[in-house]
Amino acid sequence: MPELPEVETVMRGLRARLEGRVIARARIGRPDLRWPLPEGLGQRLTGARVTGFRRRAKYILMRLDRGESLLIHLGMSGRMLIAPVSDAEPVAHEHVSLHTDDGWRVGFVDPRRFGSLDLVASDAEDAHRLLAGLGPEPLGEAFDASMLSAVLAGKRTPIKAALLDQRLVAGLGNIYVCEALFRARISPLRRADSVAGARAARLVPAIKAVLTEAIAAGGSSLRDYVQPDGELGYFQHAWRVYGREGKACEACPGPPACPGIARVVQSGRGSFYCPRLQR
DNA sequence: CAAGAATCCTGTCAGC
DNA sequence: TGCTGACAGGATTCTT
Repeated sequence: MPELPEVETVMRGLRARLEGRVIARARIGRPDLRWPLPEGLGQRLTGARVTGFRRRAKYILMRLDRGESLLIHLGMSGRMLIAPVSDAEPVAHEHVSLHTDDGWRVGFVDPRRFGSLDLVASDAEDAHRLLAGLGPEPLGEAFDASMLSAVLAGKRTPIKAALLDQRLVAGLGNIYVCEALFRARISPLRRADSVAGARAARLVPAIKAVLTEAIAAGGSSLRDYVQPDGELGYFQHAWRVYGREGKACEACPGPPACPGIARVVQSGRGSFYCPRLQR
């Protein structure tokens, strides 16, 4: 599922294909995804020129020349499909399709329909209800050890749950939290407010590194992930802990010193970690 | 208020 | 091969 790096990659792909283009036609396949689609979505998109893109956490904002921006969230199973208009037969679960004035079709495909689309005034994007409560961007300059310590202060919940809380840090999902905690040698079970000082100083660069590397790899994860250019993506990406329950920890000497990667369930999600290295 | 559980929906995969 | 059940990257809403 798309986390921040995948969303960043999709946004870049959309920008390459759509920026400067006019939406010649919009097909709306169903009236709702996670929430009802905005009133008159098709009409409000048709004829508009795409002027720019930006990402906020796991959201994509596509700015139009009419003062509105299309807010895109891919949810768990969402992807963007790009194909020539000439093979315009919608694929399964392609709920919204845009045709550009230069002959391309951009489809929003989302089997589970946890994704969402909305329109928001371009001069007040961050006031949208889905964006208003988001925490800092983990790749932003302002996100450093002191900021992290500050948002974790007083949090008795496990650090794993805290990092998944979009109000504290915006854009991390299950995979990258697991990977970042491994790099920082911090147990996902550790109380959030005990991650301060040297631990916070390790965790911040670990978070930035896993995200930056994944973006550099062109997005990753997700078996059925499809890049905006239509190509299948990086499902072969080598996670160090995620999905590796029972396998050897790459940084340990092996048994009996290290039993290998463990899995526990926290807040209903799997946490993968090395019990020897992560404390 | 904080924390955890339930929830939306479909596809995939492991196991029998 | 075919069926069944568990599980999946998110984020809101409901309970405790």
